[in-house]
Amino acid sequence: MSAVSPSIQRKEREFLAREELIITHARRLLLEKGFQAWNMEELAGAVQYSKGTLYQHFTSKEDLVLEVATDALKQRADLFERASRFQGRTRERCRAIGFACCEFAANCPEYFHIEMMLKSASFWEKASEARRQAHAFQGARCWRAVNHIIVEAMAVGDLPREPYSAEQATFALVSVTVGSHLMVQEPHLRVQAGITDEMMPVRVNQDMVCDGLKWKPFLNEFDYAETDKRIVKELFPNAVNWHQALGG
Amino acid sequence: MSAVSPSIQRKEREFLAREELIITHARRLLLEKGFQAWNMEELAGAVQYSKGTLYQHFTSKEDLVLEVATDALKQRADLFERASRFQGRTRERCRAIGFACCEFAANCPEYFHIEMMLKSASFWEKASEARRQAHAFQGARCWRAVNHIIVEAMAVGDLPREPYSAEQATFALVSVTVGSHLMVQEPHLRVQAGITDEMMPVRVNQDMVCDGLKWKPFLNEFDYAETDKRIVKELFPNAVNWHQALGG
DNA sequence: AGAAATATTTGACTGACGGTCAAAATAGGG
DNA sequence: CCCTATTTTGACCGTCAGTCAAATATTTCT
Repeated sequence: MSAVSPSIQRKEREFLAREELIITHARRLLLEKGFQAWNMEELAGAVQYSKGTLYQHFTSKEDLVLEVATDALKQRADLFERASRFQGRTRERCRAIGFACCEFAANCPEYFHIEMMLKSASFWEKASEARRQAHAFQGARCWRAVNHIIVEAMAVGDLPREPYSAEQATFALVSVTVGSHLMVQEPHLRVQAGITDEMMPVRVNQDMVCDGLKWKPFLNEFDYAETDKRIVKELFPNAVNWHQALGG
Repeated sequence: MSAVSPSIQRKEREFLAREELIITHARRLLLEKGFQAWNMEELAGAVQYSKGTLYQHFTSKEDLVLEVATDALKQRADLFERASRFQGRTRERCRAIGFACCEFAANCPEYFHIEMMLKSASFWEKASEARRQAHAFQGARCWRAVNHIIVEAMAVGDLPREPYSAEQATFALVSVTVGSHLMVQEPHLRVQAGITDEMMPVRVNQDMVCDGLKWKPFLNEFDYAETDKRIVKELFPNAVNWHQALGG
């Protein structure tokens, strides 16, 4: 192994630092303006580099936005994995993931909007292969965190193996979560459903699915309020947005 | 009241016919290519009119696509309302809506993709006020169809009023349905969850939520297979895509 | 029927933007 | 300090949504 010249190392560092800078500003623009209402020239101005330099880091505007999405998804996966190690019965740990999910949504408000764009094929096509794979990888981590708890719940007998398979159960939880996050963003529906807190419905709907799966202990036979307090205290001591959730 | 000149009437007819033609071709292009991979010139060529003429009908490309989405949403609302008149217990009628939802997804495969675009603010902004309202109206019809059944279920005692309000219950059903439709489209997740039939998971997840809501009769205490046969026979006699759903 | 008035259609044009690349600027090595 | 390699730049290109003045068609009037 030959030593790498220090100037090469420095360049590498600078390159990575610049990439971070670009991503940070892109995230801000996405949050403030969505996808259309800014262009690469504007971003170049914000980071004090020229357009051409941006394209040394990202193959397209879409590639850059996918990177922002994947960064957020990684945070989500990190939170999920931390939550899945919560001490308690399997359904309590599932609940911890529910909180993690809401914590994430509060931290990364831009995420769900971007994820919507990713559903369109043309977006995906314009991104680089490396970034596509990175995104799939972080998505798989999230899936696995939920799936592991469900498999364990079945193993210890908290969750019946019939009539739903572990995969069906995981799919249901993921679906209701994503669907709830989406619907809660819809101003129309918020009015119709009388929603004020954005996070409550997500966890409420997860509860319904868990009860529907016959995941023990059921909502009405266990003091989940106590669990919730523990989750917040142990997993999210610094978060400030759980007052309503805990009825406090 | 003065009589309207026949030539005016004819013009009106021709105008509407042309609008239909444009919408039909736009729908085809959306289905074949998504949103980006075609332009207004191409559409103009397809309908044998010039670009300028298209803009007499629609204020923007987005406005046109919103019209396509709303047409589909109207079909959805029609199916929902028809399904909600199914004869049976409240939960059976809810189930009929589940089938209507899948029938719709089969008929309008382009719909969910377009609906994703509608989540981005810039899209809404470019559409005309009239079409925005039309979309909201059809959306409200769908919501109401579900909500009415739930309100009635609570009135007749099939569905407890506690701990979930009628609005919460409606919101949960809508969320799980949309979420499931979305997730089922994700190739990754289809593999991970081992999904072959695209419609089954949607209805399965609705079942979980209904059970979670304690909507009687529960899945395991009633012969819903019989209900399903009746739903298909009475509501969708011409549909061909229910073999798997009925285990036949 | 023919001319004038009115309505409709058209497609060249504009502006905006994503992406490219040859030239300019900078850094590195001797 | 100069020569070479690397990096940065921004003018330029192609594309496309949307506009509008001119061309064309239709209706009305005499």
